[in-house]
Amino acid sequence: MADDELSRIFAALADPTRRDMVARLAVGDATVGELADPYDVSIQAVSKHVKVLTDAGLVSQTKDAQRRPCHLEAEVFDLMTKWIDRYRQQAQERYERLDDVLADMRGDDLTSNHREQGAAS
Amino acid sequence: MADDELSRIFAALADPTRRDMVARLAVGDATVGELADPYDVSIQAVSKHVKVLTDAGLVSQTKDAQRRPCHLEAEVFDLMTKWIDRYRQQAQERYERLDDVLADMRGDDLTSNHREQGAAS
DNA sequence: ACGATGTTCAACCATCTGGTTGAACAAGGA
DNA sequence: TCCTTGTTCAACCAGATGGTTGAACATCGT
Repeated sequence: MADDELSRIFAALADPTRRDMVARLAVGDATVGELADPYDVSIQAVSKHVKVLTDAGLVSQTKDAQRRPCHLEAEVFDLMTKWIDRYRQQAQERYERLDDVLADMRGDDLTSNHREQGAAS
Repeated sequence: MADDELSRIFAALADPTRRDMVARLAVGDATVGELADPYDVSIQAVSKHVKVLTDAGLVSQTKDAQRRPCHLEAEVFDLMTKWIDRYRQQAQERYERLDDVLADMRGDDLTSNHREQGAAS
């Protein structure tokens, strides 16, 4: 995987177990052991997942005796959201421009339904 | 990688080359060859990247003679955005509740700066 | 001081990924 | 019809990933 921040964030969330852990942490902080509880993988595996999340900046860990409570750093989501919105909006605008062009080309008689080709959502 | 849709989308965008290609496609549709142009990897490698993007539903391909123009399916971004926003908001709300609790505990004399522990952003 | 608890480190393994090259295939142009 | 163009398929390779187990480490409780 590439080592830039955005790549680390996307990669971290590309795993359902880790997304699950993020969902769990959105409810409240939790220790590694608590996070591990619902899953039948080893604690070490969960510890690795936490490491991936912290390396991506999505989670921070503090010290509480032997425990290492995990805290969700929701601000990092913004980086992703900004990236996504930028290109979505860009595509959207291009789309509307295309609509205009098509409308101009044929005199506004259709309700711009030029999206009937492949694998749409 | 897990094979659910969200995982495929996140994984697809975890690669900077593919994010780049999405950025390119936000400007306008492009053939595989056109997409490949800026990079010094083989056409086949780019073709694979396109496959990853289409498998994730982010891109659709149509036929134009030998060409396979790629089109950005911006709507799929919504799935991601919804997921992100849900947990960000959840974390945010928990946060505000915590602020309230702390404020109650000590009589509203502080401007709720209880986030001074670990690896903050 | 000592055992129990919570977490991480290290080594290992199977599988996935992103790249390569060479071949196949489909459609246009001479 | 034959060559060229655009793309994909297949096999292969190096490196990353997610899992395992066993050991190490730090801190609490007795």
